[in-house]
Amino acid sequence: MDDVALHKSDTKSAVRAALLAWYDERARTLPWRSPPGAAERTDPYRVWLSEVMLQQTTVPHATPYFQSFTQRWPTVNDLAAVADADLMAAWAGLGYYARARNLLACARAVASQHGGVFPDTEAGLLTLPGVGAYTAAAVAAIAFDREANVVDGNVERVVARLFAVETPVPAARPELRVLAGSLVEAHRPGDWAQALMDLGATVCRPKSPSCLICPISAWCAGYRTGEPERYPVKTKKAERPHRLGFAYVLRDGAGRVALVQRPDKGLLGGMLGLPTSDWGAAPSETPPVKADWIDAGAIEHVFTHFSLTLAVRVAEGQGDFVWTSEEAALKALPTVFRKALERGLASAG
DNA sequence: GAAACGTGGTC
DNA sequence: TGACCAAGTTT
Repeated sequence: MDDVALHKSDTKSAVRAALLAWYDERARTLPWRSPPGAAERTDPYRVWLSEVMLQQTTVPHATPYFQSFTQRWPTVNDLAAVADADLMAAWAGLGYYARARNLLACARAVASQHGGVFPDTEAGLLTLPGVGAYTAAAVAAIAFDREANVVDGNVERVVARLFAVETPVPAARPELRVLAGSLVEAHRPGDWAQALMDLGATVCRPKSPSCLICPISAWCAGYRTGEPERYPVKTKKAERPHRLGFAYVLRDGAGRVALVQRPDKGLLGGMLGLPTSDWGAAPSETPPVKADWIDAGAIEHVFTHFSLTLAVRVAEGQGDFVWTSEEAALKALPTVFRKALERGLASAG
């Protein structure tokens, strides 16, 4: 790796000073963030909640959820008291629903085992459900000013470019972590972590990075290669398979629709859903009740590891289901089923 | 280490 | 328009 320059401690200091100065001026204003250098530490509950919501999720997508959650549940104790179904409904549309189940488990653990106070060390945070290496480090640094090595996708990209790391990810992860750690110091650790992430999000972007306005391009080995966007080098991803399935919109004639509670484990775990067939190459029709099922067309949806065509069938009938008003269902369902329900309702008129 | 796990925006 | 991508964690 081409990191000779940064082995000098005065160079490391220069890079740190340049990026922190940039952050002092250019930090994004975000609902869960205190201004750079603020005397008041941000509420660990808000830091934790934002970090969980932001896992593999964009700021614009997570923001309204953060606003809604903190308004409805201002403290971790409030969140710990929420019924499972209410929490899952509030999370509907955000994706990666295991996060919501772990969020509740974590809130309850903090409330019951830690007196409503978040652990203030990385190791303590790491014991909590849904809190992995990144989130533990981020909360420790941002909420508790701990000297933690906060490594997310942004940091990996910035560091891969700064040091022109040729090893492809994901194999390069340990190496990138060590390099990121080489820049961490006890001075302003929370601001340092956020400065690195802001740089990655706004300047050192995955595509067309803005090297001309980058505060640390002078020390960037990737910039010197002339094609910084080549980093981090990646291995090819496997193709995404396609699956087919049927979804059934059963209505009771009084504005309610039949939903089912999905098992806690697996895809869309713990969420409400429409009754469906199996999903695969050639699924067979398996309607939940005998009825006069009408073809309502199909919807397309893309998951992380497969894409799906869901043929929608509509009928009127009865049965043992979670009967829910159409309005409430549209708000509580994960997106794939919301799309299928909308299709069914539009077709049925 | 690899695979499972959502969604919406971008180019 | 399809592939890529976003503040990862769990199994």
